[in-house]
Parts: sequence; structure tokens; C-alpha cells
Amino acid sequence: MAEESDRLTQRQREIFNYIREKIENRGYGPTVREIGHNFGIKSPNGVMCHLKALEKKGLISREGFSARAIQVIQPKKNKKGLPFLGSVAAGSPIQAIAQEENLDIENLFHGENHFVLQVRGFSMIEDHIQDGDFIVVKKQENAINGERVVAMIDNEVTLKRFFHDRGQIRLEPCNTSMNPIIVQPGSDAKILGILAGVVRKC
Amino acid sequence: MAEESDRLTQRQREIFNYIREKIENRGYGPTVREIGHNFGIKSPNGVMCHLKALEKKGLISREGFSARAIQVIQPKKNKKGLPFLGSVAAGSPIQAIAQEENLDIENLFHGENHFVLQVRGFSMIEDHIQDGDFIVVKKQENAINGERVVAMIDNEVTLKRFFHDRGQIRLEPCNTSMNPIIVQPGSDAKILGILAGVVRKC
DNA sequence: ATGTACATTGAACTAAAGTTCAGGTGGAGC
DNA sequence: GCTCCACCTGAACTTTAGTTCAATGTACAT
Repeated sequence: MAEESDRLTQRQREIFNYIREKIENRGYGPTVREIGHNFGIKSPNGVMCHLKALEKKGLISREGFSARAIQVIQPKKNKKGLPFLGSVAAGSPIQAIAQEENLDIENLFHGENHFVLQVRGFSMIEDHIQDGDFIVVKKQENAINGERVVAMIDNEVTLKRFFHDRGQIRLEPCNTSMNPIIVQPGSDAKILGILAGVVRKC
Repeated sequence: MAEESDRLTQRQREIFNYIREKIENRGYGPTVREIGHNFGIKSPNGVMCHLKALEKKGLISREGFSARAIQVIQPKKNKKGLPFLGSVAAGSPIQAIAQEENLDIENLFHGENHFVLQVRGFSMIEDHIQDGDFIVVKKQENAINGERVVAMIDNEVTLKRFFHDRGQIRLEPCNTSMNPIIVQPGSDAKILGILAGVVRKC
């Protein structure tokens, strides 16, 4: 069936806009009588007629015998994120620069238990994390060997590589000019989370 | 009145989320009995109790004797993005880990004229851009010396440092083991944009 | 033990809102 | 003139859904 939304009567268009406006701004749609009252239609049946027309023309959908159960059928597609065009290679040709898909950066780090820190210093420079970079951290209290963790030791927060061997926990900076930290068994050390991502603004 | 939205019980939070989800995804809210059915509450009054609690705590507002007339009160602060907790230093203490502000990653690269590419290869490794990183590129056709640009040369797209001196354009990889590209005057070269950011998912 | 907050049931009641039927305009087109 | 259609009224009916009251159980703190 072809697009019929432009074949609306003036009245139908008005009513449709009213319904959409209510849902948008108030959070819930109008009742049949509410629509009638707004447009000076005294009988609920007068409105029913319009609603049926709107439903037939595909602009709304309703659930029978149910108050305010009007859904507005959205024709607009959700364009969240930035257009993702493909790969940039180290000299080799790029396939199709117009493959046009969207990459939702926000969604890349979805979920409740993430937070962001800004890195100061160069202790992770060999892991290609620079001074000023933002790191996205996933909250969790355990880590496996080699993972990069954000740990709190005696009220200091650091980003390091985590190693656990021979009953000893070692936190290594990714910078050969710095020394690893050996966590003493009695010290107040805690893993806050593991590295989930890096965001750099140039 | 103090902020009470965190003083919700588990159950109240669940119900609140359910209501919000319905409004968000279906376009109209649930009825009292619908909520009850979803949570295994057999009496509408069981739900009423929760709704009254939610209303008293300021998360929703309702209109009496009116079907599905639940409004979700939007907390004023825009909760977009991820919580930004501060800096993680190279060993030095962090100030206050609970300064709780939100960093909207999406908004970091705001504006229409941005797009995303994924980096393949190691030509920018000395700039701490790794294989697999996403780069955010701001569309523009000119660059100044030293800026990192995405350029298209004979249908190949590359990420390089841009230099223009003695009437000659030079594109240098940030990898000393690779050679710079000298753009020949007659060649089909074009700058697509300049580097605006880097996003890495670990 | 006693009070309070929370979560819930069950029954009864009331109001709101959807639906249907039987009409009644007024204009456009044949 | 006749018919179709969009638009509407009015009344009656049904269903849904909101509201209230009385009461129960549990957990927790005083």
C-alpha cells in the first residue's frame, strides 16, 4: 500500500497533530471525549469516526476497549550517533566510503555500570593512553591477569595492568621507566573497575 | 524538599522503570491492573500503594480518576552520558572521586560535520592511535602544518600528518618505519577532514 | 513486645472511557 | 435529483480502570 498520510483531510490532520502533541508534551494521550471537547465535537462517536480514518490511513494504531491506547506510528528513523564510513587503512585503499551506517559512540559503552575518568600523566603511554585521555571504566571488583584496572590503594586511584601470581598482586604501569606496585596483603587496596574504552579529543 | 529519588525501594524502582519503559517504547502508559499483572500483584490496590509512593516522592504525577494518566516527572538534570568522576593520576592521589558530573561522549564530538572511521594498520602508532581504533573526523578541506588529516589520494584513504612547505604537500605517517608520501601536483589528492578524536573499545 | 514502614490481598464501588446504533447535515460529483 | 462521503449529534450500553476500605504478613528498629 502506498503512503497515504498526505491524503488526510484538514480535520483529520488537526486531530492527528493534537494527539501527537498531547503524547509528546504531556506524556499520555487524550481520551476520545477529550479530543471531542477540544474540537467542539459533542459526541464521542464523532471522534471515533476520525480515529478509525486515521487508523485506516496508517498514522495511528489503537487497542480496542482501552483508554488512551493510541500509538502514533513513527515514520522517522532513528539516526543516533555519527555516520560510520568504514576503515581507513595504512595506505591501502578503502572499500566503499559511502556505506553509511551509524556508529553510536554512547552505545559502544552501554550499560549502567560504567564511568569516566580523565588520565593524568604518562604511566600508560606504552598502551597508547595519553595524558588527557578519557577512559571509560566498567565497574567490577575482580580482574584477570594482564587486564588494565583502575585500582584504589590508600586513597590513590591509578590505572595499571593487573597481575596476580604466587599469591601476590602486582600492578604494573605500561611505562618501562616506572616501577610496578606490589600490593601488600594488609594494605587497603581495591579494584574499582576494568578498562572498557578510551576517548581522546584532539 | 530534598532529593528523594534515591530513597526508592527496590520494588518502587522496578515499577517506576516499568512505567517509564512502557511510555517510552509503546507510546502510552500502563494501567494500574496492567502494572499489577506484570509484577504479580493481584489487587489494583497493591499497585495504587506504589503509585502513591512514587507520586509522593516526586517521580510521577497523576490525574485522579483518569485512565493511564501517569506523567513521568523528568529530573531537571540531563543525565545523558556517563558519570565523570575525575582524574586518574600516575600515582598521585585523586581529589574527590565523588564529584559526579556527567560527560556526554556523544556531545564531545557535537555538530553535523563529523564522521567516524575505523583505523586499520599501525601507521599512526606513535601518535597513540592503534589498529582497530575509531577516529572521529571533522569534515574540512584545509589543514595547517602538523595537523592529522584524513586524505584521499587516488581513491585511497589514509590518516597522516599534514605538512605544506616549499610549495609541496607531504603526508607523514607517525611511524618512523614508514615513509612520507609526497603529493604530486597533478595527482588527485583531497583532504576529507581533520582528526577530532579517538575512540577505543578495549 | 510494640510500633512503623512496606507490600500485598480481596471485595465492593464509582467514574471514566470505549463502542455501537440510529439517525442528521451539507457539499461534491454524476 | 440521487448518491457518496466526511462530519457530526444523541442516547444507550459495555468494558475498563481508578478508588476505597478492611485486613494480613513481614521485616526491622525501639
